Amino acid sequence: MEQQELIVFFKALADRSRLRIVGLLAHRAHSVEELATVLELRASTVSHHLGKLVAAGLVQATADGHYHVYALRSDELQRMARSIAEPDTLLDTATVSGDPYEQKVLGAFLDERGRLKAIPMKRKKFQVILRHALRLIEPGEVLSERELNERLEPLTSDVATIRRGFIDYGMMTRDAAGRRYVRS
Amino acid sequence: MEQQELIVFFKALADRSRLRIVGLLAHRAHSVEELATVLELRASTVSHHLGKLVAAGLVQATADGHYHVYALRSDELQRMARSIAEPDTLLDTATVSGDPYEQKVLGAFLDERGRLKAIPMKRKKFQVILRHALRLIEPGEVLSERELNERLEPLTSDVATIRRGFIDYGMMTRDAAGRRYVRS
DNA sequence: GAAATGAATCGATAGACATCGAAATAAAGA
DNA sequence: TCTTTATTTCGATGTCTATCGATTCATTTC
Repeated sequence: MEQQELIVFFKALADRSRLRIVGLLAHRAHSVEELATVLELRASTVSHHLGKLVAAGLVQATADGHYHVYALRSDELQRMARSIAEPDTLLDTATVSGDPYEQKVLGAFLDERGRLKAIPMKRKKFQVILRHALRLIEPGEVLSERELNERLEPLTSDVATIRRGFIDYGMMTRDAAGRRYVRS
Repeated sequence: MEQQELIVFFKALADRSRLRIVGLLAHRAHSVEELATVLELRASTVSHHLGKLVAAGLVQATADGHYHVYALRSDELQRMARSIAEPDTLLDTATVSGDPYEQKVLGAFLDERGRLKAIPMKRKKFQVILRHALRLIEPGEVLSERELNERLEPLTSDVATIRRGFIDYGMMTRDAAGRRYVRS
């Protein structure tokens, strides 16, 4: 599930009027005017809300005569609710690597505060740590050595090893003068 | 105030930054500064977001030495997700509000999660709170003092004042032995 | 105690959004 | 076709809120 989809979903339900609409539609399908009467809102306002609920996939409109009948899509609601409970869904919202091996390595070498407990000896595990550290720097970002050190300090006091690793594995490059670091 | 709790929950997650925070916390607990670095936001902004997530009950803060470590409360998230899928939950969101004065008082003395912020000094307002609290007990229900305390705990830690209020205003009575409470 | 550091609070601001009324669209009946 | 009725779209407006910088608060370290 895409992050944007989740935001649209939550935004759709993060409003008192729309929650009440959903509640009414959970009971039975309604027309715009019916809803406007019960909620004591203008039809234009209700239409606006229904548009958001439709965009979120929570509500379905069928043109019946010259009424538009809006109905709740309970299936979509269930699907969303189940998806939220799923741990993986939330992990993705941070665009955190979901690779199980990487998770395992990070869990082994980071303490509760996210600081490095040790530098892995195995190259493969070291690379996992480097990729983790690299997330502290934006793609294309240019930093002096001191700025880079400051950025890495929250992760470990041994910033030199990380810096060297970035260069060795091509994750960062030094500029011509060798004074500044660029994230590849 | 079930509806209000839902709105706070959805609002809390209806924001890109907060979704990303939740995603990061789903991975592991973070400090404010860590989050600020990764998200490229100011610490004050992150603090603001964390406040909303805490208010929604989704995140928990523990002061660990010099740092404040924020962790995701997956249990609460699961509970909410399950509640959303429940058909009754949505039906309730449509219930029309009661007396406007009572709404006003409740809005003033309950926080976002429906807990008492303070005990009103004015008798009339106190009675509004009592009537609200009384909804936690079924008519005719009989409870021991301990059971009654447990029932009121979600509302406030000062259960004694509420208990006394129930008796004073005849909303509940004690049985002959004075050991059990009966809702009138 | 003083200095340093992480976090919360405050005040300001720009952008988002709920709501309204008016105008436009669509569809039904005269 | 003209009117009526249900809905949508549009423009305006007031409120809410995400974000920032500056300040304040709390805790650790010197």
